[in-house]
Amino acid sequence: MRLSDSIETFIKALMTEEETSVELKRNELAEYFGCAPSQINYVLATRFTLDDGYITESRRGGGGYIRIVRVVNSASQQLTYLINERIGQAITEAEAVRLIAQLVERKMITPGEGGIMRAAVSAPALSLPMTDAMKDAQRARSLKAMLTAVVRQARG
Amino acid sequence: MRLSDSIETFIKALMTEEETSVELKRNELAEYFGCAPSQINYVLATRFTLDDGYITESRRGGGGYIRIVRVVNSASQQLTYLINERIGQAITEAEAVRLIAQLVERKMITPGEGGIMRAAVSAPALSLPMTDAMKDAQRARSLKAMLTAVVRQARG
DNA sequence: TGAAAATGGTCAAAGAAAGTCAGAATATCA
DNA sequence: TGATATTCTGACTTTCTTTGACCATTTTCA
Repeated sequence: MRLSDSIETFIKALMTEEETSVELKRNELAEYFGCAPSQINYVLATRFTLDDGYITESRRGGGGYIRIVRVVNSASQQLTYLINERIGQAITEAEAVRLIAQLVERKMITPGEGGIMRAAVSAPALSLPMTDAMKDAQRARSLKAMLTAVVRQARG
Repeated sequence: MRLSDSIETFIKALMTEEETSVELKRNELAEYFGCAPSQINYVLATRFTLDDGYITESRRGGGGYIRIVRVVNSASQQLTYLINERIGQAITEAEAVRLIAQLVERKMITPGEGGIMRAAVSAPALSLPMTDAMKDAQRARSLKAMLTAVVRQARG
């Protein structure tokens, strides 16, 4: 069995029905498996992505850590679809506004959250000297980042 | 838990609803936590800044002290200050995160809204090929637009 | 009044994690 | 078997924390 698979299994074993998140020390885990610390990052990057239903957070420095949170529910799966398929590399303001309105209507986000998201992708928020294409690209990144935050909230 | 976090928690525990300020002796506190006195300054500098909603004053010499005062502004005053004065033309991610955290703490926005705002000013949301200065400028516009939305919602 | 004592402040350097990325090693597959 | 994809490693980077030596200010008291 591959090292990566062992590490993946090990981490998943730490998460039960109840326990939807684990916190670990990168160096300790690497030590335990006798591998390079960066191997842990590889495992996270290939097996604990949002697509896989996980979100990771971390902190450097003294007392640093890596936290892995499992997020599996229908709402987060729909959002993951939007993030990966629907939005793509660029999106116009009109499209974004429509998408946000739908999310509010389906109660996946509150009206307040919708208002903030609309503001973030609005023209005033993107008034730097950029081409329209760049603005659409920036809007897509912003929107995807915000939706990821919603997934995080949905069970974080 | 990190020493800095313990000290932060300790100080915050001394401030209640009505008690908006604490006065302490740097050396005593350092003694209590068994650390270097300058560690206290580090905690103040990283967790009790104006962006965090605190003002600190101190005096040296015999009978010296450090006083930490929690700033109390009305919600609308705070938002106006942030939009018109604090944020300006550019802001770093770390600074933005603090301002947002404070809004959540003061219940001016929900944790969900805070998470979305944080995402909108985060590095992944601004990963287009821009210089750091441009990112800080973009972040400022985005944040101000979102805060303006919050102001609008408070009224409407 | 002026030196000593009592505080707090600053800053640079060391320490403690985690992140990145290119390239080597290994596995898979046509 | 050779090409391609995946896995692993190590050197280097970035971020956050902690300490200690030296500095500045205020009070005390001979």
